[in-house]
Amino acid sequence: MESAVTHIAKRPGRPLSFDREKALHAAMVLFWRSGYETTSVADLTEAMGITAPSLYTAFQDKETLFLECLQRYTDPAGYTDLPLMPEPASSREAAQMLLEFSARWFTQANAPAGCLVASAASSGSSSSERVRAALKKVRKDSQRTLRKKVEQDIRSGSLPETTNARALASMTIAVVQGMSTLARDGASRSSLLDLVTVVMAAWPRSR
Amino acid sequence: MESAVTHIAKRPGRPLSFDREKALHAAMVLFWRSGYETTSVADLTEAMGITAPSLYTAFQDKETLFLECLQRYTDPAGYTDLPLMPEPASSREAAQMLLEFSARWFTQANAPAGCLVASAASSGSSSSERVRAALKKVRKDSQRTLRKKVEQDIRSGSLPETTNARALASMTIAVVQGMSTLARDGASRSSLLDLVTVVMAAWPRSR
DNA sequence: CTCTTTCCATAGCAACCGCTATGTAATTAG
DNA sequence: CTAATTACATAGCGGTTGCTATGGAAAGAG
Repeated sequence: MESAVTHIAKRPGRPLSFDREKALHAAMVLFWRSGYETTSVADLTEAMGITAPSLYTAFQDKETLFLECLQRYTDPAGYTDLPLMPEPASSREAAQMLLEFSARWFTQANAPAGCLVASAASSGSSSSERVRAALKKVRKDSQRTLRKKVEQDIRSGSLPETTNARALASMTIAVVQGMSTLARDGASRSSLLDLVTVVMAAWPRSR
Repeated sequence: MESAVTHIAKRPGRPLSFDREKALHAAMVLFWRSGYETTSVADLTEAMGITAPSLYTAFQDKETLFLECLQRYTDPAGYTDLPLMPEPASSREAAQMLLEFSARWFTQANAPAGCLVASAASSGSSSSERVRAALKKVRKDSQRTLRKKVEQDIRSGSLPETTNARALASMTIAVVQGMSTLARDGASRSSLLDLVTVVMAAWPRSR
């Protein structure tokens, strides 16, 4: 029996005539720059280099396409040159890493300024409710993750009992969201990194 | 000669059959909640209780209407119950006042959650470029005002020479913008005020 | 009153919205 | 090969977009 190493179960029928990953990436970049409702399917098909029926065949519809773009956005390991965040030793370190990574992420050379999660649907009509809920979930999850890390440090005694974990986490996420706006307004990477230095003074040091 | 105290120079022709201020306020609230591009003229006319030709007669077009709504939004003295910000003694106090006012402003009972300036056009198509520029200007102006206050405190010696005025101001504005997102995501007034308490630790105390 | 000015109501413009029906091309299964 | 399956290209669907032409109504000026 011959082993087919790279065998991808071929379905019957005509295969896609374009690179699905590349098209998805192009769509993500467009949503990132111009938002969800404010990007039309015509804009998408042009950027992706395909026609409307191809888009609907490969990605179902505009909403589903966006949700897949969001998934790609939140897992950049496959397409970014930026060094990703290593495992942090403390919640304070986690916050600093998140803030510094965000400062760099929002000011990349070959990507729109700012954050897709922050800017793609900060408001909108009822037709984008599902999309806004998905973005909200991403924000809430990152906030909860950070809060849990703080609570862990409190339990282990490296942060004082009086620490307000919830406020510390939400403050940090607020800064991340706010940095996206600053980046969109043209802030440089170094100015955002300076901002991070300043805000880290609000984080208590481990004991 | 009899004095006409409340005489508003009446132009010839049929007067407006609706309250222009009330209609403007309704439009502002709608833009506040649903964004600029993502609110249609049909949505506006319904909320304002007028027809499309009346809207265009009284407010020129959608873009001009939004810009007038923005003007109203940034000068809430005429329509809010919230206590406005008094003259601050120091830049630190100014930042704290701005942050606490924002926390309350973004969580009002009879208004959409969050900030119109932050959320109405965080991204969009080329058709909203002017609007986005106007919103950006509001953000930049508030940032510059705060930075100048910090620089004044540095010159007067109440803040150390090493203070990074630019980073301190941009950090504070970032928190304001970020709090808007948190409020839109359902954050309570008290949680935002806790956040403010935490972030003020990043502000150096006056000497 | 008449004349002029302005607003309102109806109706509808061209352009674009997200999406799809139809017919044909390209591929696999047998 | 034929049959089955899927994608592509063209064309266009019904609905909505921002906006306005048209004609009549309501006001001030004389």
